[in-house]
Amino acid sequence: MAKAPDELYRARFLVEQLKISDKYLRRLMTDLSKAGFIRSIQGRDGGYVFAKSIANIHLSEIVDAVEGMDKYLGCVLGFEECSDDNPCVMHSAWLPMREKLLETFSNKTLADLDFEHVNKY
Amino acid sequence: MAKAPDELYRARFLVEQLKISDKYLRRLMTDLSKAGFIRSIQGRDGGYVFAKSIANIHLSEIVDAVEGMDKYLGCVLGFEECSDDNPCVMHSAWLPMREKLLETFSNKTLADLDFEHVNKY
DNA sequence: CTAAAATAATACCCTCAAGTAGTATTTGAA
DNA sequence: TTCAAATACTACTTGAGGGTATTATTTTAG
Repeated sequence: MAKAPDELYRARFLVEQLKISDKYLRRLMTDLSKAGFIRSIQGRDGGYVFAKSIANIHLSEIVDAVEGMDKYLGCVLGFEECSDDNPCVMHSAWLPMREKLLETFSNKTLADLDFEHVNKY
Repeated sequence: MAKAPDELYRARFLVEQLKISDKYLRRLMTDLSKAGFIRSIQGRDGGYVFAKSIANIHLSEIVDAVEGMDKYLGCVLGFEECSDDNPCVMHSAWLPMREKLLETFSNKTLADLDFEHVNKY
């Protein structure tokens, strides 16, 4: 969609392109529309359109909408209890990585992605 | 073990400390000894000792020995086919992250970890 | 010789996340 | 008023990773 961000896209079409199930796609799209990135138009001749400029959609927001950024920001070793107060052995060594990651996801927007050299998403 | 790296440790003891299964521990330890980080001493009064200074054991080597670094260096979007030649949309945006990650794992050694402020591993 | 240790190989189990499926409902242009 | 679209909710399947279990073998101090 980001390749031609002004078009309206039907679920039907996206399902065919992405080769995922109808229900799954709709669930994701509903998440995204609730988050305000796309607008869903119901009824006949409905579909999905971007609700804002793709240059204003940050990757971190997308991740938050569909799976949650926490997943990527948690303890490297997987300890639930790990925190600044109760660190794991890797905690301090991993800090810069976590920051870099957060920065990447927060600064990049959909418009920064490379849709030209690509056929799979 | 890295807390007192000159001792000899029996599987029995490590299993109790780490609360993981005997077999699982031994599998990991065997991996590590094959990789040359620890030496395993068989027979009665056997156990595991470090085979080299923990300052010379890089995190990347450990990961390689037990699960493979590839896991961490693969495509962010999970595409098997993703590569420099056949990039996914995130490929270029993700490059710096991958490099930072590789750098972190390659530069840090066991000795760099923070064993003092910690009780869980 | 024997007991206590590590090794080896293979099969199994458990959980969780990713994805699928079913079914009923609501929306809105023609 | 009809039809094609999106929504909502719930249940199911599936695959992989992390971990366990079994059983048999090898090693070496005492």
